[in-house]
Amino acid sequence: MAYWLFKSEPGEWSWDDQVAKGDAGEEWDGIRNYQARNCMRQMQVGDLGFFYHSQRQKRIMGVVEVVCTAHSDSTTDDPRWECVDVRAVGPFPRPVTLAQCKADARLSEMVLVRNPRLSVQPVGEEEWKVVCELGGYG
DNA sequence: GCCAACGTTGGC
DNA sequence: GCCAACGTTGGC
Repeated sequence: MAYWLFKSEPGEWSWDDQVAKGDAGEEWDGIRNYQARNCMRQMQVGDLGFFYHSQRQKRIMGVVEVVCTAHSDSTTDDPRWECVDVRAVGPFPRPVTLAQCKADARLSEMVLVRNPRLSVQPVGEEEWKVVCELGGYG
């Protein structure tokens, strides 16, 4: 199983919006970046991801699970773009801020720290554990 | 609101 | 295929 991080502008699609979709989940659509798309193509059902709020909040809100592998993005006719479906699994008791990630030496190689612009990105297993610990999750 | 970083586009 | 120009993103 692999770990990922999904970034969203809370004004467009927030953690609360994701939770409201329940176990059925929702398409992670609108991605127009090859690196991000390639990540989604690698995802398997059951993979877990962090849900990150960009812009003002800049914090990891909780955990989502991949419930459907990559398929065509319903928001475009362009066949290049694909997306997975994800459902909310649970919130972090204490959301983890970008500043916390940057301050933690164990997360210095995290993609979120090194390339915060990539909208869907891989997370290492150790990084996953560290962030869950910081968030009081699990 | 600014600016740096990055990705994409298009001319050559 | 290279590279300059441009647009977008996102942290600050």
